[in-house]
Amino acid sequence: MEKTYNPNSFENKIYQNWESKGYFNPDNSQAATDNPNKDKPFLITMPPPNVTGVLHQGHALFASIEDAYARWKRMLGFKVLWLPGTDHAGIATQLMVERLLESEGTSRVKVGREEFLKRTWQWKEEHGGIIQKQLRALGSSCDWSRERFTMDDESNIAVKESFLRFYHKGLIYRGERLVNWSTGLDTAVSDLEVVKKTVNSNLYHIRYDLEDYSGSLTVATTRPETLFADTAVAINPKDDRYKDYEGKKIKLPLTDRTIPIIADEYVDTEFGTGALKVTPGHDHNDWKIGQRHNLESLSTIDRNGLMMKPAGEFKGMKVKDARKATIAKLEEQGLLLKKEPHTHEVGHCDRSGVAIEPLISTQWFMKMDSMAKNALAAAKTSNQEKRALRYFPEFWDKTYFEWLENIQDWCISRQLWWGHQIPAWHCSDCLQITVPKTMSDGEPTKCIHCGSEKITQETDVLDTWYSSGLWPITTLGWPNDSADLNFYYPKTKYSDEREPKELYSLMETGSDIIFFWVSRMLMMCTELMDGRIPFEDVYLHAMVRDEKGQKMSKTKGNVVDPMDIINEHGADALRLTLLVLSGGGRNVNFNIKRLEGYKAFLNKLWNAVRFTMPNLSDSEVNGESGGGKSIPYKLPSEAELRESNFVNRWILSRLNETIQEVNKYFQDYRFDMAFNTTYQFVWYEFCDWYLECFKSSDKSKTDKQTLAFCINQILHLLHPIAPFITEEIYRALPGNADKALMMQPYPEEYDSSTLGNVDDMKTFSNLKELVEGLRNFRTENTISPKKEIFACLLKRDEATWPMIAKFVEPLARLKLSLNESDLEGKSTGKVSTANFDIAIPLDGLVDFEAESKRLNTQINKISKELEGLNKRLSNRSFLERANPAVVEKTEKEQSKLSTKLKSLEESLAALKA
RNA sequence: GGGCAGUUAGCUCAGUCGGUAGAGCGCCUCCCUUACAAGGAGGAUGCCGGGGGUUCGAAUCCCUCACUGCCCACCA
Repeated sequence: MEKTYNPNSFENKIYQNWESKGYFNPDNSQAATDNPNKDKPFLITMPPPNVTGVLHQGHALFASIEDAYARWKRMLGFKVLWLPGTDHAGIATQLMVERLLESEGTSRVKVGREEFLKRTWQWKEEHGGIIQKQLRALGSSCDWSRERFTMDDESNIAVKESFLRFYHKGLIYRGERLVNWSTGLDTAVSDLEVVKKTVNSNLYHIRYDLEDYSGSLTVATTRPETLFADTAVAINPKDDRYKDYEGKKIKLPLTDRTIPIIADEYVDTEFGTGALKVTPGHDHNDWKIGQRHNLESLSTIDRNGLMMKPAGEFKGMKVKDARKATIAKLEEQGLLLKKEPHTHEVGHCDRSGVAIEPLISTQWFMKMDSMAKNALAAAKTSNQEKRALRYFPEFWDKTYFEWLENIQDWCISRQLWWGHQIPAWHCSDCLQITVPKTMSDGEPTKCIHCGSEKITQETDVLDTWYSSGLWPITTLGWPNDSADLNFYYPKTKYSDEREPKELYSLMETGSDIIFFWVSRMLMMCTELMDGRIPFEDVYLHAMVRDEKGQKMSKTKGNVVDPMDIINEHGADALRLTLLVLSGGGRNVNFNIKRLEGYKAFLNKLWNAVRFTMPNLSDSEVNGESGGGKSIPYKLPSEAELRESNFVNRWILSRLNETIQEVNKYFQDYRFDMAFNTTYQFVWYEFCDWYLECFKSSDKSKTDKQTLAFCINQILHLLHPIAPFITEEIYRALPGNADKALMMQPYPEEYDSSTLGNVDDMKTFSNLKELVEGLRNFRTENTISPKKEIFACLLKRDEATWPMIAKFVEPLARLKLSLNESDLEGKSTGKVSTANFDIAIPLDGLVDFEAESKRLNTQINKISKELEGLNKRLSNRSFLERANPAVVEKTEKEQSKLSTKLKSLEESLAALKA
């Protein structure tokens, strides 16, 4: 082994080996026949990154989490299918190719649909594949042999088939509705793709005169230019001011139309003037009012954002200009009564940034209510403990419920070219639509209504999220009755009860796409799979931000490229950091300092093994002499352990506790805790104490076997979160050259009946306390660490001393070579614990002042603690009401501290004398 | 307007049956002791956001306020 940990020298090599051996493919599972989990499925469908994307910290985070979990489950014996793939990312990809064409001096429209698609595929071939390489660099153990793309042939089949089924079930329909139109993208978008932005605008008060000029109403609006499509003015029925207006006709300014005055509860009497112009053709609320009152819907803005015929002389103007012109005209006619600054939220296109123009358009929609009901039921059962679908962190289910309970139909058609073209055919003879019952015989050639052959396929494509919504089933081969679908797709129905631990599938993704993706998968897949939900646990991680909690963005210049980190520090350090910081689903404020700390830990581990190595080559440990089969790295027998020293029993029982905790934390998706627990154990117990003790041990067979067992178990424990270094070290261990750690069973709690009994634990803490006291004495008196101290043991616990004696001297660098008589007439310092007193002659070692200061500091500290304990123990209520175990613990602590205090005070007195 | 998170050491964050607060980095002192200076030994640092309540005891449970971040939303 090299002297220092150098991840670059082996990470690639290790990954290539794993992949070439086929370890990622669950068909090659190596679980032992007696493993209780053998042949049980476990499915993680990877959230598909954009096919032409490059790895960012968000990807690195999901890959770290999913890989850690997949590796843990795999080592537990499950057949783990972690299925990778990429997404065609409709709008995003189309925009990139459009930009490319623009740079060539042409455009999408100029080259035409066919050529455009050709160029897009070409773009995909050229720019795809990068992210797969990067996911490999992170150590992702996903099954590349099953990799998929949302627009590959199988996905095409699945998307079409699902569309036909949804359509014929009445879950997909076509209709004229008010939709969110993005003039920036020239397509309709769904509600989720509209983001609200705060806009400083004006509220215009406009006078509308009654038809008979017997009075007028003043409406307040931010969009005067839409008045050309007004079809009513609404007032609140409870508004006394306008009681007499309801049912009357009112003149629409700048036009020759008259429109009715209606009463609707929606109108807020407090806002504006309490009179609302109703434009069902260009406003979502007005659309709803229109539905309630059977109002006509007019359009005055077209798909290019230009004014239409109803706008009269403003026809052809851009909306923005038309607004100015309308205001000017109103002002001219004396109808503009007031203009006041107004700040409000306006919907903008998430992708292109332009203001969304609500307008009436014929689109395809998916009916959501019935599917939402089932998706809701999956997470909301009468017995919440056994709900089929669980969110982690749990608070996400509230968000999920909230959305599903208020769900609107989903506009799934897009006027784009890059995507899945909708499998519906328009007949130019009878104008009806043909959606075939099946497409197994190919595309339809005749209209099913009139038989005409003049049919053409719908040009709209489906929202990218439509194919994403089917991803868990398309990747398994649906609609075919494939082996993977049968084996890996969860059996749990939305209406089932499930034991939380009976888990065979996980969805892990960013919390920002809980609606876009998670909810839709649940609805669509559950519908198509006879009520079986696509995954049972959903773990949602937060966004990766910089160390100040700011979003990473190029303009801020705070972007951290995970590939840079991997190149400089290795994938394991990055994984550890992301896993720890994302613990419990919290925000991930990436901090390079944390990463450096965790990398230091990996170096520590590396060196611990380097030290261990020579002690593992002993044939007594790794093989019986005489050529018998060796059983390395196994737990020493009960008898062997009982005969050996307490340090072995102590470390083994601490290891056992660590194993239990780590498994529990994995189960709860607490990767941070799983790692921290191991970190603390490895560094502060295994390295700092166990290895130091080992150096002074007899290095007996049992001693060495204990060491070997611990090292081996530690590597196993850490493998899911730091796969590269653990695999590299594992293979370097004697006898492991052609083994693979990733395919070994995960550590499980072992029978500890003869291990860490209470006495061993106590003996160890005695040792630790004494050594620490002596080290403290040395430092406080500024005695060089090099200088050996000669001392005398005054008081000792007879039962414990023989066990710890040989460790105390080397660990504290002192010699207990003096007798009590040697101390006579000399000033001595004293190190005391509850069970031991050690006297150290001070001549030539320390100045008395320093020693008296040290003693005083300790006395003060202990007195203070003792004071607190005394106070509690003299409180009758505490004694009466507190848990007896707590009282007992407090009493013990009190007596321990008293003894120590007394001893320190004696020392101080002796020093003064 | 509604909801969800968060507020703990100088910085980034743990703290899952309430028992008197921890880690990493940074800081101070000493040490290149043959696994590790990416290390070792020792040390300093906290009105656990404010206020109120429950309790023998609260960072932890309840109420309330403040601030930060995010999500949803139909006041034109």
